[in-house]
Amino acid sequence: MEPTNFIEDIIIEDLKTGKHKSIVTRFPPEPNGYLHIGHAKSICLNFGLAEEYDGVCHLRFDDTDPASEDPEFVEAIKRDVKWLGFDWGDNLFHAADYFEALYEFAVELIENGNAYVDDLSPEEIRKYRGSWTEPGKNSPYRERSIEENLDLFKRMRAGEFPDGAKVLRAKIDMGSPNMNMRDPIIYRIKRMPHHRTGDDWVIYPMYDFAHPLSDALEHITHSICTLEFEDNRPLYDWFLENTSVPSRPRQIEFARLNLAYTITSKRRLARLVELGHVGGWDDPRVPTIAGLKRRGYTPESIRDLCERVGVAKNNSLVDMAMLEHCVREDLNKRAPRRMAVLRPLKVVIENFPEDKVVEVEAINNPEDPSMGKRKLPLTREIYIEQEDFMEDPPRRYRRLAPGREVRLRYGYVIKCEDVIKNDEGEVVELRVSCDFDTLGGKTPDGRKVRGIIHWVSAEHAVDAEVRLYDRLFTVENPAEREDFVDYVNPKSLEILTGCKLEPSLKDGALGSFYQFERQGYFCIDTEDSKPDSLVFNRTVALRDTWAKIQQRNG
RNA sequence: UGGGGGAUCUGCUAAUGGUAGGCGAGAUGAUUUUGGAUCAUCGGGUCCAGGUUCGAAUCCUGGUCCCCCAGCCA
Repeated sequence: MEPTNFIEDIIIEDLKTGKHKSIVTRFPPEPNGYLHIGHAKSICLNFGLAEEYDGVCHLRFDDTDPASEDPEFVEAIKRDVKWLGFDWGDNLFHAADYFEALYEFAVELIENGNAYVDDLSPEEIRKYRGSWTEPGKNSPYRERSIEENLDLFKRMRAGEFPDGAKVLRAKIDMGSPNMNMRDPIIYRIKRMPHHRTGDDWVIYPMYDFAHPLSDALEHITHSICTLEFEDNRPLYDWFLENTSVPSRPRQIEFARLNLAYTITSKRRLARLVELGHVGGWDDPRVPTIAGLKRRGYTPESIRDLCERVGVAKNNSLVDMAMLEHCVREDLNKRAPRRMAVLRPLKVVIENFPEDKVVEVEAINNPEDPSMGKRKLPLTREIYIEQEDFMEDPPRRYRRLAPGREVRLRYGYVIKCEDVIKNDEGEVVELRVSCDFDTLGGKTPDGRKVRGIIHWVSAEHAVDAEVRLYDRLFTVENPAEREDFVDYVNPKSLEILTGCKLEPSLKDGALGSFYQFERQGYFCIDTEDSKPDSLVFNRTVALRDTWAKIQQRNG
């Protein structure tokens, strides 16, 4: 049996003792930005738990602050959750849909003497709050009568006071060692149209108040959030205890996902986008779900990652290698293999007749015979990868060098006879000879040819732009730096033009993924690729043990 | 400084008083028409100090280190 995490243990126990007959979880994003890989963990957790334990998971937009929210984001979020493979069915909600009910709960709090209208300014409120070492002071308005509070709150709603003039606060304990309990603000006046309720409201509830009550209204059983809300839990419970809610959800906190060399914070991501360090929320370098999707990551690989990293309460920084392993494993099974030369070097096979075209047979995916085979045209002039030739090769180099042999993948063995250079001394062309007895992997005389390189027929090649990506930041944990934007990797994007692809790649659909043999996994860019100007993104390079050996030696 | 959390291989995570295990990364070898994939093998850990116990990663005591909280953000 799969090991369970501590949240599952709680659920199993609650189901066993009959505390709950079935579970209801929720994923509650604020529509103020795009979802990222950290949210993916939460989505997988909440929806995954619902699937596993035969419950349901709601998608609820936590839209209590019109200042930062935008309907563009709600659509993007819905798209991303769906893309990840989850379905909320009819359970799509907005905290804004509960504004009237929430208002009533606030009135109830006032009626029970548990909330009051405060006239203190924001600065005064901050001062009165005290500090970690000093208790706060009661507001002079704390002891207003219930009637006065009711009247004032009603007039706050009616728009009689300017923004910021008054707030509604819970009356708890200004001396509490937990800052959250020092009479937290539960309503503020903000004249700002809301993306769902328009101009209906000039007062908006705060998260701490709206969240537990929304959970209760939806009969959420397990309200799962991240660690930084641990201190808010007593307040979460306080609101449930002091209002007549229809159910009693339980808040459980887990550690958010952090990935090395990137950021998983909506606010910071938003800044990168605003500052123009990346092309947008779906820039393939950015760990948003939209970015990962555009980069070529599959939903399966992201879900796999979330499963592998597990759920616990330790702050952790997950190695990018884990994510990369997940995509490679998925794409290895599913991606059709193709030939693509990224940095072309022209090669003329001197004993190959001018007009001859040999159609060689190539396997589409050695991991999956059902994907079939295809024909590749081989002609006198071909392109190979520049790095597959070295004039003065190091030890153990298995590719082409003057006088050396190499096999063309699925083709013949060729031998480098001559090297042609330009005036700068750069190698611009190779003249080679071909051994026509070596098709099909054979060498009739039994000689060993270790190197195998990929190639594309010059005459048949399709040109393309290929975008290579590197880590977005130069430091492992940019979020902990004073200003993370100082560490954006200037080399995070490398654009290659004039890449030579095998002809079958011309008709690929947007978003389709391939393995370029010996290179990595690539997908057709959904935004910029056009039939006559193809653009590919490199999702992830293949593991490269040769590069590793070289790095070790040099 | 008050409060709330957390510490297990190099990274992530199991073991719920009874053999410290898995995955990733790394190394080595086999195999291979991708220096890919696959397979096999190896190395490597309980924050520290005491205590309870036949037995402690787990329970107790005392330390150390790390994270979070003083928005009319969520």
